[in-house]
Amino acid sequence: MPELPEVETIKRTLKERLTDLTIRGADILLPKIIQTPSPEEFCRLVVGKKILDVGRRGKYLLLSLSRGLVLVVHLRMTGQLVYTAPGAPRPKHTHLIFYLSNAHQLRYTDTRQFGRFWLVPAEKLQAVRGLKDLGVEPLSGEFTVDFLKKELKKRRTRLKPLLLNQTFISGLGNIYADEALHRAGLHPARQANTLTTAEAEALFRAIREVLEEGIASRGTSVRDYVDGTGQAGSFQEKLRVYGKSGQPCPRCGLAVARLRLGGRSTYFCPECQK
DNA sequence: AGTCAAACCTGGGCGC
DNA sequence: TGCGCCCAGGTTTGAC
Repeated sequence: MPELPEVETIKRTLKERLTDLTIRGADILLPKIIQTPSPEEFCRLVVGKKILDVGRRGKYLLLSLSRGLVLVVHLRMTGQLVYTAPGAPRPKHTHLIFYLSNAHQLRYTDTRQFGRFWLVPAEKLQAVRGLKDLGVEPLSGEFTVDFLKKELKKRRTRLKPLLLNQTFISGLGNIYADEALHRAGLHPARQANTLTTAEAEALFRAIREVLEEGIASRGTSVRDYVDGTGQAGSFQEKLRVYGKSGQPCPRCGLAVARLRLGGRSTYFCPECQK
């Protein structure tokens, strides 16, 4: 479900509401979503802790708790983390409920049950699989045209799978990768080390642009995504190619095509993307 | 290094 | 209505 703009929107909505609240209790309805420690230990450790901050790294949410603990959440495809008033009906597929000091709840709902939770001391964050090896944050100052040019030159893989590789750039997923490649005018199967300087610059701008616009629209709700208050985003209205095979490319009018690359559906315009 | 398929799950959409 | 198939904002693992 969520890529960088969605997780960022969730982070912002939750940070505003959860900061300074204390977790009074936790109900684990589906134990397998707790990656570490054991479900019993997880409950024991989390109860009584205050939420000091809510952050994001790539597609991971990081809730900083008192006593130096960090609650790490990855929503994978259909996970939703929603701040809810008490008494609100409990949706199907609710797997975890935190009871908060203001009587509200933080509920985790996940149809496909792929999402995972970790509760670790801040100094052991590297123990969270995937987190330690994350690549550069594309909206940070570390992500520069020079960095992108240099990295592209080193790699022989195709652009689409490369953009999905979280150890390269963290936060892009299937939607924003396709949208960035369309804006850059680059074919998703282009070999990374064949890009010209101008093409690398176009890709850099396109990645930045599409993520920033995604955040400004509060994410893409093509399916299940909602923010930390249960609200949908609106970037689905601005998509140019994702999920649009057969429909006219907004730039040239020719039909958008679909391709399978790296095991993922890939949408692109055969006319505009070379 | 890169590519691919399968695995983890439930549910929606479509053709018949 | 129902069955069977394909599809889905992600990641990991194991094989070639």
